[in-house]
Amino acid sequence: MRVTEPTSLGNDLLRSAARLSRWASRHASFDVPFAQARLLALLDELGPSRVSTLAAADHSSQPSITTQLHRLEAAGWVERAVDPDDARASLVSLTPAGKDALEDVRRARVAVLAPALDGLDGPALVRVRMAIDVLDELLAAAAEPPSHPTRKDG
Amino acid sequence: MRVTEPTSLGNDLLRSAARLSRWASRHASFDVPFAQARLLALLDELGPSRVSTLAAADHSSQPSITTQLHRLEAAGWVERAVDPDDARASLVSLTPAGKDALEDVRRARVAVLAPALDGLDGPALVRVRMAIDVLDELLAAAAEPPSHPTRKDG
DNA sequence: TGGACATGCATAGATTATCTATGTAATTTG
DNA sequence: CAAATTACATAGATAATCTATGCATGTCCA
Repeated sequence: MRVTEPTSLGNDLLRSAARLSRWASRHASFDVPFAQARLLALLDELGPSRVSTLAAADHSSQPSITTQLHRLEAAGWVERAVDPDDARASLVSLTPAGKDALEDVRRARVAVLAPALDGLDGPALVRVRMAIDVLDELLAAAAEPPSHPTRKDG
Repeated sequence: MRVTEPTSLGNDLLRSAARLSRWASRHASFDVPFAQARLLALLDELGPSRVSTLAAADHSSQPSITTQLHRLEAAGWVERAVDPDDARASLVSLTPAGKDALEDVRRARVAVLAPALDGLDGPALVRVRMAIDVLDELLAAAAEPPSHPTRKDG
């Protein structure tokens, strides 16, 4: 039994993660578009941040963040302040309305998975938590600049 | 310790799955656009299928599938045959070129996670496989019409 | 057997999400 | 201080998706 054969493993993991994400984004009902919700969550995690910091944390381009921020700003969900240390940069932070919007999104996302999670017993919930940890660890490992590179290219 | 508290669990799971997916789609280098790759994989799994079957399996709308199929067809990766049982319907299937393209995508996706997976030992790989199973089970449970409803609304 | 309704797919039109390339203003450096 | 760098914005393109709707084929029944 080579169920853990690395070759299929990466493929299977990405496929399953993508499917779950796709299903949730289709069935969770909240008004906030997906990318904006993602950015709200990121801002909540990081606190007031620069545009470029958000882009790096989101693994997206700086112009993508700029565009989304304009929408969030128009909705009154974020506000900008000039970075006191650098007049080129701005510090973006959530407004109270932004936090409310984020809470709405979270409730909707919890609700969409609740039917599946509610039937689970303790051990099953532990398995879910472990799965989350695996995803996070893999992403951290993958996104991290390789610490002990094989230097197959200089 | 309520690390398995269901409320945060759904949220955390969706967030982690979405982040991993996003990261992979940004870093995996293959020419095939994401949605087309997804459809190729689905066709490979299901074999010759109707448009509406693909839409249901992909949890997407029928017009979305139609659009993607047009592109796949233009690329020579799928072909259509009229369903002998129903002249309205078509049966879509992968061409050999389509299977080749799918293999390329798979290789690229494996490669993007390989640096993170290669460093893992046996038990860690088992954990990854378990995480995949959790994702699949949750999606199946969530997408399934509830089999034993609590009938809190009638 | 023929009309009414249902079904399978295509098209139209709009929105969101994203990228690369480039421009502008502020900062740092030699 | 001029040149290079950095932080962000803008331009322009493409992909992915949805809802609404149109057209052809199938089914059902009086």
